[in-house]
Amino acid sequence: MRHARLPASDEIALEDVFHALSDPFRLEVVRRLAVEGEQSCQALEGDRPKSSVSHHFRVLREAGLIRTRNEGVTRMNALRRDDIEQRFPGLLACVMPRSND
Amino acid sequence: MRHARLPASDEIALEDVFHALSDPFRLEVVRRLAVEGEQSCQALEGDRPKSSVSHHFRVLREAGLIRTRNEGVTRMNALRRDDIEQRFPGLLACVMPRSND
DNA sequence: TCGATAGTTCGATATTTTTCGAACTTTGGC
DNA sequence: GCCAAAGTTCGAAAAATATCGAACTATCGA
Repeated sequence: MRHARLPASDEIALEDVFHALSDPFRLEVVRRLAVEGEQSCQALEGDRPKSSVSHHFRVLREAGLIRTRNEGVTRMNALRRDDIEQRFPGLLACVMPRSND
Repeated sequence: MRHARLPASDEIALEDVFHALSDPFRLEVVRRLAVEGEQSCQALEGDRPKSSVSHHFRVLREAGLIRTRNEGVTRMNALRRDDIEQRFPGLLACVMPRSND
């Protein structure tokens, strides 16, 4: 299985990150990965079809926000916390929900 | 002239902000307003037609990122720095360009 | 009042994203 | 080897955005 390209930390583009996070489903995925840690796609899919979920994970992956590894038959997605923090310090903190949201 | 609605500080939505900033032209406008302060639309238009520039300023305005006031025949656009900082602390700092961009 | 300047709005087209089903791939278990 | 589970890829259709010219609006100055 060919893997989607994953930008290196210093190749992560701010425009791509912003675009990835401008979708409510993807923003929520990032928040949950931040809070709950690594998750399978399935664990985060709402009621949407797998092809749609897969699409959104791909956008996050290509933007450089998440990394995916195989774990048996499932794929575990993790936030690239350190890479993002290094490239854009403070960005992840902005993404986390606060009281009045 | 009817004015586009401008969200109150606590109505600014993160998704909208991210969408607004996911476009290279708009991101650059925000950066320049941050560095150079209030500017007319004209001062920031590249070589694009006015209708396109106006569209992008509107997206920024409706996302809550800028405020526009009339100054004679021109319209001056200012970053809503304090409002954004209050709503999403640290976000503007992420937007500012750094060495390896 | 007449221009000229600086934007805005409208409408049509083009481009980009999103959505979703169907077919396909990979891995693990029997 | 075969089947099921978990995703991915493909393709087509729908929805959202962007682009640009033309017409319109508001304000200033002569």
